[in-house]
Amino acid sequence: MHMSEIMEMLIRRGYLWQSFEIYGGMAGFIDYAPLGNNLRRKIENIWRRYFVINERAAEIDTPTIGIEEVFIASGHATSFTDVAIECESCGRVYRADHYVKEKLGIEVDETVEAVKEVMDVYELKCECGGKFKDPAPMNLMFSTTIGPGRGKKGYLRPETAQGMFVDFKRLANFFREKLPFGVAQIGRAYRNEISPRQGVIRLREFNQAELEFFVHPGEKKHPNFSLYANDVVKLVDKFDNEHEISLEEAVEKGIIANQILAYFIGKTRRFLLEIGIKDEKLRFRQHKDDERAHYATDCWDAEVLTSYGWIEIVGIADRTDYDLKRHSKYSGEDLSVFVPYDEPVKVRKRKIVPILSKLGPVFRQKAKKVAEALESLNVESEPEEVEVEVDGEKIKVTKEFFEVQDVEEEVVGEKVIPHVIEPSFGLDRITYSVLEHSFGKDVVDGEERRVLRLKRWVSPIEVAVLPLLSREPFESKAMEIVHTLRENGIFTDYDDSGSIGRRYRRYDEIGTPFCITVDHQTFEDDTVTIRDRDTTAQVRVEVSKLPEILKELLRSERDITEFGEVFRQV
RNA sequence: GCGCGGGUAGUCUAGCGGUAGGACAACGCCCUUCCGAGGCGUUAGCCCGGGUUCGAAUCCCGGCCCGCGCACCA
Repeated sequence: MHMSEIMEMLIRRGYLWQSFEIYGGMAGFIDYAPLGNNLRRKIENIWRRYFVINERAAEIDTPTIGIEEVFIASGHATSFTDVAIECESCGRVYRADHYVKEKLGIEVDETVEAVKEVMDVYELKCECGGKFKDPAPMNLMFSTTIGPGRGKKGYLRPETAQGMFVDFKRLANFFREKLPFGVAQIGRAYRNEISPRQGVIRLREFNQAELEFFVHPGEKKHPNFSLYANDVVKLVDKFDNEHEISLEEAVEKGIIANQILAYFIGKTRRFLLEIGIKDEKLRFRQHKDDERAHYATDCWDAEVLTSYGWIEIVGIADRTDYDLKRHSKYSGEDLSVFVPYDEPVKVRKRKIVPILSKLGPVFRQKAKKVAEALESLNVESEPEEVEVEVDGEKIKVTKEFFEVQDVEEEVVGEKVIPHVIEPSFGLDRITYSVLEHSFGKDVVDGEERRVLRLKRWVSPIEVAVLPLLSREPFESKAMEIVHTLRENGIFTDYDDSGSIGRRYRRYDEIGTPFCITVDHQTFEDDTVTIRDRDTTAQVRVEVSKLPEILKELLRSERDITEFGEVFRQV
């Protein structure tokens, strides 16, 4: 079995494990081991701070199972189902539409029937010369049954986004019908990948953090854009042109379509840097026209360089009003918000005013509907006769039943279906990338050392307390400090096994930024040493000040030598 | 899904038809005033299922997993 050095360490030290391992495992599923789970939680919390707390946004949690209607409306039931054709002799499987286009130059609908027809007419053969079996659908969504017996068809959600679109009416109301607002969700999503591979890079069950930011279609801006306007980012546009450019300039030059996309690119970059992604291994790449999802008009991926090459870890898409329109159409609900104008607009209108006293006797019970139909007509001149449709019946109405009036109406606003900008984060890939970008080696005292240089604030174990000697009174004193630090909310570990040097290396390898050592001097003046993972330098501080100093160190990148007398400098 | 290569303690590895050996790690005890020290001891393994054989980790078939290539990746 081949395994990269980093994966070997992650498994051995308790970051990630293969799921169902004792039963032989199953590709596409991983377990977050204790350290990996803690790391991902910390990354999620930082994400929350960026994309929920610091936006006009709220986080919700909706079911991971969705009913069929949702995915018919979203388009996943069709566009997530590729029609596949399989060769009888060589066994190769192709996406039917791709293969037909490549071989015959024909655009074929992605339905089994359409593909079958084309295959029959052109007697389509496999590259190997073999015959194809009948085309069959290949759905990337896991399906399930809700309720007993035949039940109701459901799917495991392929993205968390739909739960937020489905709740739009309630959400718009929650935000008092005022744009813009954002809705976030962190949770599991599922795709029945054909061949999941490359460790955590392609999973069948994965973790997403998504923000749906609803904006007025005419105002694709963000009030806080100035925060990131001068940030210089690496961009690869859809023509493969590379730019190293400020976001402001990228918007001005039209490389990024609008300000709000640029805003989220900037924010995403800051977030990724904060959790430990390396700037020089980060770029934003625009989707090519034939690459975008069925719902997006523009999309920029954050990509990071790892041992698997450049991999996508975030997608920032302009989904426009696609989803809300579709759900509106399929559910029959009005999913617009009312946007008042800054000032009411006076509109002169020529309209038909029905004369109910005349309509009533003639049209009887239909009179009311006829009147409503008349009112909704647009007229320019003064017609002798108009035609309206009531319950599918066409009715001619002559001018004795209505008047044409010129009226001036005050319009205070309009109904708008918001557009949505969606930054969507793949947490598993992000967590893995952070680990890979933090993994390093150096030489300490002439020996190679493996060290995980995680940012202090994402490290799963923040502090390790170590008795210099594994005997009393060192052990009791160390345990006492452990309890104090834990009470202060610091993730603290205790270790008295082996020699002190071995323990330092252990904590270096899993990325613990600080080790506290209880030594002989501790019993003379109640001081201990703090050792820094990256420099291996140590400073001596009073035990009573430990919680305060460690909390400051863990939320900043300050040097430990600011906090005490240097005890041992390597 | 197809093809090629692989799967032996936690990790790495030897064995390749005759009852599995080592290194490191882990755990316990001893020793140790600061960067994978030493001594003694302990735990722990042939991916799963079938076949061939007197006998299978070893040969054959199927499955699962891992790596690579093709295909797929809303």
